[in-house]
Amino acid sequence: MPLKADLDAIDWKILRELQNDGRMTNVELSNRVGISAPPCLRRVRRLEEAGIIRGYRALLNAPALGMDVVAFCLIGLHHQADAELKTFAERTRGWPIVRDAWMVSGESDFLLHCVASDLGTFQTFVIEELASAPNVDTVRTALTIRRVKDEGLIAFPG
Amino acid sequence: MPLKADLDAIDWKILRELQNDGRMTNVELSNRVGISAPPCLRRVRRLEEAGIIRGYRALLNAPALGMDVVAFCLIGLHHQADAELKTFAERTRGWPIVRDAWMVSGESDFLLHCVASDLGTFQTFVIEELASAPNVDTVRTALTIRRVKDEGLIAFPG
DNA sequence: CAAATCCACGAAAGATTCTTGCGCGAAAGC
DNA sequence: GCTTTCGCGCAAGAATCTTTCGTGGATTTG
Repeated sequence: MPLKADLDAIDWKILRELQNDGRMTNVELSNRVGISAPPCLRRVRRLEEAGIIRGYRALLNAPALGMDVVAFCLIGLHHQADAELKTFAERTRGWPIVRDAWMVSGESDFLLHCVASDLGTFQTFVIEELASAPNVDTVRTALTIRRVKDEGLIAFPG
Repeated sequence: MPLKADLDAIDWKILRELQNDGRMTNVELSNRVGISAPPCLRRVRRLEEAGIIRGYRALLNAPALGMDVVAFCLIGLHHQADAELKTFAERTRGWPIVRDAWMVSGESDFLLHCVASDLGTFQTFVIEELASAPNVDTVRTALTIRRVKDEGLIAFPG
């Protein structure tokens, strides 16, 4: 897999453009990065196959789709042995309300990004599923009021 | 702007498919949702113009790009009046390390999703920028160990 | 130092896809 | 029961994708 050192300035431009608009046509992309379409497409394919581009995603408007509650949950477990961490990680994958999840170090063991249609649904999930799951010690929740910044994962200079 | 009620089963299928692969061609999408290409494209355009599809994004592999540190920061402010919340929100937009940010209710006032090339860079940011910013009271950080789940924002049945 | 090799670019062409215009049929309203 | 409205799907032209191939420059090799 190519590492950072294998990417030149054009590759970085491609990544920046596709992070801003993942559905841009290859012709438009090639114009923006300053090369013609065929080599541009080859570079994109290479970035995809190398796993540097993990995929493409439409960003959806949760409130407009009836998902009014977005929250983060910080989870502390009783026991943090490898097997128990994996067990809880697997459990998060079975909860549709949990959209993405991270194993973290610090005061908590997991951070869950949750989306639900309403507060009642979310609270029921926290009480009946999350807090009562095996090995769960503490659950701290932070309900989001609004999104303040929303860039891609990687920052690009310029 | 169309609300949830204006979407039929085909629209939901479109949203699910594009959330999983935002770069799918329109003909492939139309095959998957069971209609022909022209009406499928019209539906996608309508969803985009209605703001239900907020955009498209390539998902990048942070470690492969030399970004080895992903962390979340929970920020508590001294004063939570509207003007102070807006001031801090604006400040987060100027920090490239902060990739996305939420205003939250609970024990903290903001949650920041941060990405940095190495631990030193991140720690310098936390100490010299974040913790020393005006009105910042508490900073709790959670370094991520690994991503455990990574779906889109919205869960779809089936 | 010269020659060979290796990449990657860019032009060209065929296949695929996008996009628009139009006719049709079903559902809703009068 | 008739009219209106709405969205689907066919068809065609425009744009894009994707492959093939020739060229030029950089690196490596003799």
